[in-house]
Amino acid sequence: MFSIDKQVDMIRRGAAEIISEEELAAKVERSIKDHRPLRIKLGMDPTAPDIHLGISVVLRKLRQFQDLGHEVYIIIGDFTAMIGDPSGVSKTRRQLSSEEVKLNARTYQEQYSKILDPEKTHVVFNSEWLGRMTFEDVILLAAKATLARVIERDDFAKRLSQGKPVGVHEVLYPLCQAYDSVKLEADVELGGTDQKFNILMGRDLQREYGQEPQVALLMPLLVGTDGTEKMSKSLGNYIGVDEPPEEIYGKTMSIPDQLIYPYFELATDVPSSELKEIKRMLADPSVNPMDLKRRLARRLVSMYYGVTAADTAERKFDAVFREREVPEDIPEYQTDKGSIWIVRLLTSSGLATSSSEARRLIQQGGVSIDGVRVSDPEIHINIKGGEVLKVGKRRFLRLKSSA
RNA sequence: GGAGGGGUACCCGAGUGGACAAAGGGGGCAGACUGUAAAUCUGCUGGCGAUGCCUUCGGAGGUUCGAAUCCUUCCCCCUCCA
Repeated sequence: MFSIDKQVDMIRRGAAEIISEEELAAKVERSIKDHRPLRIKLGMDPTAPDIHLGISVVLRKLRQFQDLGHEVYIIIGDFTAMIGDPSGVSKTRRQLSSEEVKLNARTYQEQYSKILDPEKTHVVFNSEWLGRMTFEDVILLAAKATLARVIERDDFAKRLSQGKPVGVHEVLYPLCQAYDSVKLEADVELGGTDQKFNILMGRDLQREYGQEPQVALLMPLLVGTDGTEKMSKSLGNYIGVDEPPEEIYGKTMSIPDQLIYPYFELATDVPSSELKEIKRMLADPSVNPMDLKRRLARRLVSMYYGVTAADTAERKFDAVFREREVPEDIPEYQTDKGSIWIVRLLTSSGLATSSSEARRLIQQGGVSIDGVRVSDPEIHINIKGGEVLKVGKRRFLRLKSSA
């Protein structure tokens, strides 16, 4: 068992806010004394099963709790998904079928185990209790909170003042999530900073039900690869932990420089001494940020695929983007025609989605064959076999002819 | 119950009879540059064997030489007052 201070220290790392540290210390202390692990709660959305670096921030924090001997409860919000968390970009969603939910849950579990210890992870669905509530139960639950309290929530307040709609069911969302905490008797609830209100509501509701309120542990939101929005699947600015090593490496190399530090801090396990060094190097104009980015990319790939995969990914990246070489394994395109119109070739091979796009690419100088730029959208290519067609910087195709 | 606002391209959003394949921004793509797929700058961003043609501004009709724009009707969304 780790000491109280040690535990609180570890938990604090990278956290944006803890409400409150005193309560956390007290809970840790009691858990040590009574030899009872704390119950750590994290709510997850059932609709997007792909785990990316953004979600990994909280998952990795959960892992720390596990390493400290505590128990982790992941709540799949299959019921609350009907509402859709009013914070962020999500909107009301259609209800998933139970098959879909099960399938997603399995995907989750597979991906979780890359970060979490499956032995110490409990996965539960909130439809288990929320779905069984009668309307009377719902009214009684709703009576535990006031409207004034609920519309304090940033998002609601803003929308109301802008004359934008706020659904009654949305107002129920924080209550549902809070009720999950009551059901679970959670000691700590983890979430991004955007979850602050919901998690605090959990504290209120637990008090109402005579429970000791949970500690709110808020982690910063990881910014996506676009450098502005929070990382999310629906915005397409994510790096998935399940993606191939080359993808993870490449996507990491494409993040804006100012994200290097936050990614190190939130998405990797580098020790704080190394973090300090990284910060110093980033401030040093003689250090090329690219080198740190490479280090970050290596680190991330290593975390999920091991060092060997990281080496390979780096080598491939260097070959293509530093040496401008053609990558080793590129898709092939087979045709039985000896001669083919360039536009047709681009569309039928999938390198362009329409002939308009194909023409555009050619006119912009983005198409080349064996390194020679194609400038005329009307030309026909005589395929001997083995030519390399390149579109943009990173899309390649090897031509084969069976004519 | 009453009054009103609105539905435009991947997204946000301007446009209220012709110059509109539709401003602007975001995103995306391409090029230049480079230190990387960073930053910056420039261009492109409905489709079509293509200096032209076809389809698009919630749906369906209509007026007009001509409609995103006007009229009718239907569907959907929202706000305010009570």
